[in-house]
Amino acid sequence: MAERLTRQESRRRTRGRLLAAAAELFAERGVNGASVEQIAERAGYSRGAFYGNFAGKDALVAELLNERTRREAEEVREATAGAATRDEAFDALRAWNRDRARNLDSWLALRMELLLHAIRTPELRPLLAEREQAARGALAEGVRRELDRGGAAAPADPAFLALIAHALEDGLLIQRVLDPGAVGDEAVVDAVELLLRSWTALGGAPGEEGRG
Amino acid sequence: MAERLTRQESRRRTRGRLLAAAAELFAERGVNGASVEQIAERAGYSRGAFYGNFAGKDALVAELLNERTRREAEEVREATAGAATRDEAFDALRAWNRDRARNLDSWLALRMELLLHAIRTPELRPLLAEREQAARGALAEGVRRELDRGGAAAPADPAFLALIAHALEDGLLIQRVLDPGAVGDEAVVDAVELLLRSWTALGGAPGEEGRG
DNA sequence: GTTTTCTAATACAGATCCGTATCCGAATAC
DNA sequence: GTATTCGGATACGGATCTGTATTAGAAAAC
Repeated sequence: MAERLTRQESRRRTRGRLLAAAAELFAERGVNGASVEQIAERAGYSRGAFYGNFAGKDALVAELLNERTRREAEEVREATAGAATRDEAFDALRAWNRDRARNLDSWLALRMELLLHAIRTPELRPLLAEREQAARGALAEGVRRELDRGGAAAPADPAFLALIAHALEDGLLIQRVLDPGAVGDEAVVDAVELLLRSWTALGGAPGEEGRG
Repeated sequence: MAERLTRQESRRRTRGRLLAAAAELFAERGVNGASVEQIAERAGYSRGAFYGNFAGKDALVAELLNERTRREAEEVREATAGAATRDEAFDALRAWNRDRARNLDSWLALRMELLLHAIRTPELRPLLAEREQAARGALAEGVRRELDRGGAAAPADPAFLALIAHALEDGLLIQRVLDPGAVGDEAVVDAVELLLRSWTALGGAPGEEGRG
């Protein structure tokens, strides 16, 4: 052991550890509730190391936000890339969600913390907004494709349908953490699947409903 | 002016002002980011007054959580109580949402703050869980009734459909704050209305969709 | 009008946190 | 090998927060 590390590697590792420790502590006590000292200590370093690697807590939060959103987008892309059929894609998403459900509390807490931080930090908002927009865009395309495949007209602007599906992700996560018994592991995927089916029905079966 | 206040009234008023000031500050800087001193100062009192009225910040948060959830439930009940038809009910909800949209950022920030606090404070969780459960229950009944009226079978457990509608509330709120341009004022009500229509279609028009 | 009770202000001690400035040791350059 | 550079630890001043203990002034009791 005691492998020799080049300076770059060492610095990289330190930054990574600080980021990971910060993520944990943010989930546990919130961004404001976690001090620089606690972060450094959990990562196994001193406050000096922290300030050597980040301009301050805000800078670290920004980088964490970047890293997480990027990674999440990648994971979803990878998960669905290999799927040939719609069912396969859903299965892949299901698996991904099940995986994430393992430590859901901290996941949600961290996401909400970063979100709140972004809401309050104007210069961070575009970053999040952009990522959310991209997610909605991808979803919209998927919805459009699925409706097409079912031979149904879109019952509303696909962008709006995608927004609904996307919003469900956060909303169901929240409900699940508040009341784990009422929301199953796969609620998100199940819900989106149901929505797709019902939109297909609505778009493909005009005249059945009075339409009010 | 300078109306004479009885002691009870005075104390009541003080508590109310402290609660209101705390709500504002929590939305702005988070529960952890708002100090007792700041709360007292914004309310126009000193820290002594605060500790005279609350055991500490946690106690205030608990009471705020209680007050808010109770009030919100009441508002929705009142708004929909006078509605005779489904359209009227939706209109009432739309109006309520539009009203709330005026200062959406602080509303969402406060809700998320309280939510996060509840997630991290085990003794507060049942309180929130109970209220959310009640909301879902009421929604489930509404969904069931609407599907019945449309002569459609429920395409899934009404509790699950209600969960979806309920989750959308938070999820869309989040998206709206992140990207105000992409989510209209009445997105929540519009979305729920669309879902009801499509579920009715799905439940009432079997055979139209292959069901995969 | 006097006494008692209670609300809210002020004062104080302890703890924590932040950011910087300085110093040590290991990795690089020579 | 020696000199230099850089990552990280330690030390410090200043600010802020918390909770309690004490105190002034208004409402209630008599």
